[in-house]
Amino acid sequence: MPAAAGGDEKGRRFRLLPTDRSPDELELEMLARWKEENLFQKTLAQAEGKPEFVFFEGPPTANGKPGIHHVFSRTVKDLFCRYRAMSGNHVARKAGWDTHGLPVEIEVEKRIEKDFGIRTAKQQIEKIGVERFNEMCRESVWRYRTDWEELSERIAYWLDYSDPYVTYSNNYIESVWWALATMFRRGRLYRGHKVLPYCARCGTTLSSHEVAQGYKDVKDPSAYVALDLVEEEGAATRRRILVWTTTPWTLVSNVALAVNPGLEYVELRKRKSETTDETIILALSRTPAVLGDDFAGRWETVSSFRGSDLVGKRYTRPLEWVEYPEGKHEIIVGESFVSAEEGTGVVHMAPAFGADDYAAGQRNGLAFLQPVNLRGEFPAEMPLVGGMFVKDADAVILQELKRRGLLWKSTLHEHAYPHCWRCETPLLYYARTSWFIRTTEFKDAMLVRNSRVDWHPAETGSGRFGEWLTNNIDWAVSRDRYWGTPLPIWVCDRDAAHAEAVGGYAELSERSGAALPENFDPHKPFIDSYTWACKCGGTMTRTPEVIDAWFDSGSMPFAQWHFPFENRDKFERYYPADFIAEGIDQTRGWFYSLLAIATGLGDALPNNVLAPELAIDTAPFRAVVVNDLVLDAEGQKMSKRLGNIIDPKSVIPRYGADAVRLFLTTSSQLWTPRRFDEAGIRDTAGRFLLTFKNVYTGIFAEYANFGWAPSDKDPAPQDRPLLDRWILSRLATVEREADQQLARYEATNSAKGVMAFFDEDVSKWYVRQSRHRFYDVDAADNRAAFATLHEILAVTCRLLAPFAPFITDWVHRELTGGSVHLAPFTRGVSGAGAVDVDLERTMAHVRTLATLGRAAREEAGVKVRQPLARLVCVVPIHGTASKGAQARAEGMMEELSPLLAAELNVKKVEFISSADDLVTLKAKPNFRTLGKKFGKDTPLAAEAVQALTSEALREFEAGKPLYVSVGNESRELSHEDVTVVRTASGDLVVKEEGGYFAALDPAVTRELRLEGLAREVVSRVQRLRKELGFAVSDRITLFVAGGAEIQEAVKAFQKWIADEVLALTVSMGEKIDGTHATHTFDLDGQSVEVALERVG
RNA sequence: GGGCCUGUAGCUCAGGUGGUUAGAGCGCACGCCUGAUAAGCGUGAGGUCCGAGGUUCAACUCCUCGCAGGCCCA
Repeated sequence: MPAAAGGDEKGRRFRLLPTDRSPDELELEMLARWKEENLFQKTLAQAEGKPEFVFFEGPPTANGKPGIHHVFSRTVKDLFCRYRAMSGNHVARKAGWDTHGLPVEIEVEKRIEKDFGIRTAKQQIEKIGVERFNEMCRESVWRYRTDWEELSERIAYWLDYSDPYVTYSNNYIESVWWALATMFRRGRLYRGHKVLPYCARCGTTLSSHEVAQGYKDVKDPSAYVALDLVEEEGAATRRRILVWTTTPWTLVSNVALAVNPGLEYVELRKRKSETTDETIILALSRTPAVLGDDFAGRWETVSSFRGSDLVGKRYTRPLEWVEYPEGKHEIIVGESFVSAEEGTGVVHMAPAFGADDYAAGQRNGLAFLQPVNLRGEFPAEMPLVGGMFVKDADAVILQELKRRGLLWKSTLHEHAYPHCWRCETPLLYYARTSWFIRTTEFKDAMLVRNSRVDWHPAETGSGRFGEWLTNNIDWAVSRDRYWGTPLPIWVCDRDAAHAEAVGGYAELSERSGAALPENFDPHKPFIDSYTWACKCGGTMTRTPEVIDAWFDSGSMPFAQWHFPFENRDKFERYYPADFIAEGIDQTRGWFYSLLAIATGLGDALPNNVLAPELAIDTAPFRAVVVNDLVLDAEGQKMSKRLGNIIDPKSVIPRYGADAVRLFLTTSSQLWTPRRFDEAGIRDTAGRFLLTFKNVYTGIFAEYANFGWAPSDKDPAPQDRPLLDRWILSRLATVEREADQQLARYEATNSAKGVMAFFDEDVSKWYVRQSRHRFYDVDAADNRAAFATLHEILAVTCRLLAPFAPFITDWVHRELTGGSVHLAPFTRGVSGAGAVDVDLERTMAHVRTLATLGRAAREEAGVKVRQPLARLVCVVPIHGTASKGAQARAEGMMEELSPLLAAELNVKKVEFISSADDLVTLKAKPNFRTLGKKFGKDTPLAAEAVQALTSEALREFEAGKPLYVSVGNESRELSHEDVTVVRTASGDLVVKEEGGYFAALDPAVTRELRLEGLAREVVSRVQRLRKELGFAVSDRITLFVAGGAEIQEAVKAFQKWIADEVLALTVSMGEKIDGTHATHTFDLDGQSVEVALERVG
């Protein structure tokens, strides 16, 4: 036993990591150290000149607080970047901030509402002015910046915050302008209309999530209108088509009717028709609902036909109060969105007042009528309804239709209709002038580029994202808002066809004819003061809109570098990205805007030519990892309303960022929703980290500090015991797998594999079998154990560093003196020990046998401390193994059998072969191979195999051919068709599983009994030593008193006992004199007394 | 209404190419260890693999149709 490590021991000391040390404290210590060392910068400097691994940071908005789901996505980003950095790449990580857009404005609006009591946006702006409003936005954007930066640092998300890109900065905006101008000049940015939910009272359009807040159940008219078809000259029949609407006011703007071309329609005539010869037309399936279930008694069918037969026919509109501009009108069109679920199967089209209507208008070249002003009123000069709010005009219009004989029937209909969340006014679907990117023109190119992207999971790329691309519609990029990148298009006030784009500040200065001021701000309202003369004599004024903030973030590949105005080299170096990662909600957000902008710009960007024939990467990102949501412990989405939002600031100090990161990345695959359950953190990540610390501190450091440090005196790996060679082989295997999995972006399986290895193989087997080897430091066997465990710990640190960057760095520094984050992820071909597949497989056999052996002991009711004579084992070896391999496997089993003997405390482990008499052979069919041979008869063949006799199988093993007959056909079996299973007979306790079996001889002889008693005594003494607070190295004198059997046992094993308990002397007798502290206990009904005393 | 994902033990999750004893951890029961000790280990009991059809000698696995939950979009 070595002397206890004193104050000035030789060799290094490994600091201990007590289990009660809080993870928070340890992590803060590491953070301080990283900062002091500039470790992140160091990792970058170390990799300078190495291959670039390009990562794009999707910019968050600091307008809201970071939540636990941000911890998740940032962990994902960080771990792959760390992995690549450790794998020898240069991984620059430029931070960015998304600073424009509606969420910012809404925050400010709320503040204004609170301060001024003004609710509507329009009035707010009027009151305080655009300049002040935008100033407030500019400040609000940074509201939670500190929270974001602190959280990112705390969870070890390494990102370079020294020079972030900021979407509202002048440089950034200029790059975005360049992109917009480039698209405009290429005809890919145009002005059109878009139908949006619009609040006429607030004078503003609403975003979808605002609309979602305002649905209310209301009663609206449900009107059926019968319109005349225009017939050829001289037709005798009046044919009318039935149309259904819930918004009669839009009939004023009717330009077409839509039918579903695939639907069946019928033309009906009233049976008792006296006066006119008149028919009506509607969808067949709607007839009972519209005309009544008994309609057949009152109506006869004149003809039936497909909707496509109606397409192209003309009709007369119900109200002719507005002149048609150019374009088709009063025509029937075919549209697949027309449903047979409601109405008449005929839908009235008013392109200015419905999204479907508008799209149909575009497809069919229909006229565009919009006789409603921005206040939602008809023009004053319109008959009957002039100046009325459209919703209030419904009744008047129905009245007029009735007067004209066009109203078939009218009722009230209750449905959910969106209202303004601010003022509760019913919203109108209303076409506004909008600017669009003509994405449909390059949709195919986007699909090709997308097909090159390595999506994780793959389904998101082909499914969710691919489907969305396939159904692409032009991207409406303009917003009628204030805080955003101004659209750099100037339009002539005389002729709107005269429009030009400004692609940079120099151009602006040139056009406007004046230098830009020092403090030039491209935002509203300043930018709107720049005007100039058009060549036609009119004035060029900027179109008032700003752009969608998604266009900002999608421009980051070039705008972050202020490309093309500078940094062309940087852009080329950092485009495209090798890797990005965001939440699934970005599918139609950032993932799309990156792809759409890159595709739209095409060869205007370097490294961006689409060349399908070259099969080169042309998407802005080569690989993308999509993570799903973080739910609460009950599987509910976190929301303010439910109050189940988890604040990372409170959770992380409790468990540590390592545990939280590990939990988030290993609890399930990244792309499935995960429940965030604090108990789950403790049970999984927390438990693993505890084991890791225990092995490091409790096994390694504690004992290594008695004087071991890595040195030349350690035996070379090939000279270490088989157990060491086994665990080193496992280590090399796990290292390779972890590396391959991370390279494929399989984070979950990578970390789980390493953790399972450490828990199962290292802690529960290697350390368990090697414990005694750590109790001394000098012998070769001790040195081998320390060197092996040292290697295991160091490599495990590296493999887990991307996931748990704190504790791994702490331990790695103790072990090697260097930071894990500067270490290579794997040891490389030369560094890693040899993988010995046979050894790994054999050890797996041993471990299976150990499990069976324990079960057998349990069944026999003999505790492990009681030695037993022998264990008889069988390992299933498929007949396919060659003789040589089989011999090697058997040799290895022999070599490993002492482990098994020690584990199960038996004197002898025997492996039996078929030659033995106590073995019965049985055959187990291999369905996979039999299926190929016997097909339909497989079950019968399997039955025949199971019925094979022991004798036949012995001969088969000896090399004789084996036949099985099914029906009247006989076939020869190969060795792979059957697995031969041996079972034991006799007085043994047998446990069998999957062809393995372990048979224990439960007989306790007198000798075994004495040895068992000696072990009991040792066990009690050790417990007593502990209770008395002796150090593990304290020497003692021992006195044992008890009956004859006890005395005999102690005598027989005196030396062994003395060694085990560090006793200088072991005395015994029938009683103990009163001078010592004694302890009495019961051993199988016999009373035993022991006394011990510390020596020296 | 459309698209995608998920559904396996009480709970959280694994389960290439279809192959006959469906696994793990937690929890639970019983036990062990006491030189990792406010730790560690073992053994065991738990399953109509969401449901219904289909393909196949054989389906947790493939196909179809449902049901339930989630996300996104209309």
